[in-house]
Amino acid sequence: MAQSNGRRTSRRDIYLRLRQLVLTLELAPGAALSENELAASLGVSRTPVRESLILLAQEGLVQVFPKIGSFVSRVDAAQVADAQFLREAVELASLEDLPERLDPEIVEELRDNLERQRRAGPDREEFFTLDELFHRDLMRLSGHGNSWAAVAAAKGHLDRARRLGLHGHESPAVFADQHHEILAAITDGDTPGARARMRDHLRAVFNDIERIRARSPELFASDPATVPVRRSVVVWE
Amino acid sequence: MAQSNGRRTSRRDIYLRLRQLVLTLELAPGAALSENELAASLGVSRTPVRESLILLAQEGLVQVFPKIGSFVSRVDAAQVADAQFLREAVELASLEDLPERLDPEIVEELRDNLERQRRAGPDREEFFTLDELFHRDLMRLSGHGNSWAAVAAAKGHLDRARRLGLHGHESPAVFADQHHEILAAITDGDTPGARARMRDHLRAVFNDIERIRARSPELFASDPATVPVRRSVVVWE
DNA sequence: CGTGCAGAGCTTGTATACAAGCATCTGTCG
DNA sequence: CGACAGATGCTTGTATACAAGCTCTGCACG
Repeated sequence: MAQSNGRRTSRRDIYLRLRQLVLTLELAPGAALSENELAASLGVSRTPVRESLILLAQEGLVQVFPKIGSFVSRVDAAQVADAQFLREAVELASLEDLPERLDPEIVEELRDNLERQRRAGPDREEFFTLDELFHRDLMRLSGHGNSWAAVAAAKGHLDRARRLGLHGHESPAVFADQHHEILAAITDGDTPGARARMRDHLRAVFNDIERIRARSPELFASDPATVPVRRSVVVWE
Repeated sequence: MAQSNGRRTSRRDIYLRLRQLVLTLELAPGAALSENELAASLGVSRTPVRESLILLAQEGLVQVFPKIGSFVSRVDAAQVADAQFLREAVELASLEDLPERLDPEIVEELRDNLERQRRAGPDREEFFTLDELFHRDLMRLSGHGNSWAAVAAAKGHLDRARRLGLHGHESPAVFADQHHEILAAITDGDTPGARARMRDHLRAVFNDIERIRARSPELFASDPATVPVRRSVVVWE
């Protein structure tokens, strides 16, 4: 998932930082990004900023229009649905490959994680981090931890849509309960039950999105080739 | 899947060209890539070459070691297995979403494709192109054509391993027959049958790889942090 | 003959300069 | 007052210069 090996480079820092800002919606969908502004703001030259934007563009999180400008891509309903399909397919298939004997270390991690999810309280961002780790660790149980990276790379649009959902009234506690039930079914060796609960959970997350879209249409891309507006300035720090 | 919009840029050309060379094994796994050499060879400056390599690195097809060098990544058995799992999960799940009434246009395309697979003869590269299109069109049948891009992005290592396999004695005709059976089951409305044949097909492809690995271990990464050797020069044109 | 050290020649990372093109603003004309 | 045209300032794409660091060669020395 990482693009570089070991060494700390400013490009890597900036890439991760910008990515985080986009995924957490601190950089709003549709916001204009200027390589020059970002470079000045971050105290580096255009080069590492530009290379970071290129990577984000490949992930679909940013759109770069040559000679026009770069923009945080609007949440694309089609891409959200694609990511949902991909995620569901992979996570459900992963459950089929659970070993007879679960790695007790990972199970312990999952239980700790669940406990922290319960205590997370109103901090949505913390819950999201835990949620991400939970699903990744579930895949590690069946030896497919690395495949999570491919899912994670493709689900940027889905994550942003989910954050829009959680900014609303839906409580993380509901999801934490669903997580608990999934893990319980797994440790009981009830694979079909785990599948069913996992599917219900993922679809519950997904079903919120249409509701959000009705409420905040400006954050979604209506047209694939939506017109970018340069002048909307970014104030992100 | 593409990283840029519309406009033709030399980066896009170079990226696609290098990617093709890596996937077709014309650039051998482990080969050293020099930004300067490539730039001179392609008649451009380092910038577009470098940016292309960064993208390929993010896909896992190239490894960039700062201040040391860039190398075509060796085929990683673990990544091949990951891609296989991902692909199987997604393609099988896609079959579950087949509509009652199949799009006749896509079915026609698939039949044409099969016919051309039969006629492909000894040209492995042509067969690979057709194979790729066949699987993508199958996913289009259930409306998940776009998700194919995510799979395609993750299966670079798998594709290279498959090419190593087809360079051996395995005949494309066997795979063409399997493709035919899959499509037949789909058009018969026999989803379970299609699933079974699809799984057998994908695993048949996968099972060749271990055999190849025994025969050509130097193309595979033994250690995750394999030592790169700079001096192995590339002669690719 | 083996070993160690130093320098040269690569490598990629970053900064900067220039090129080409789109969007917007301003001034002018109808 | 409205519409059109040109200049201006912004954008990204590409080329080039410099910086920092690793590898390897060649030579001196034990």
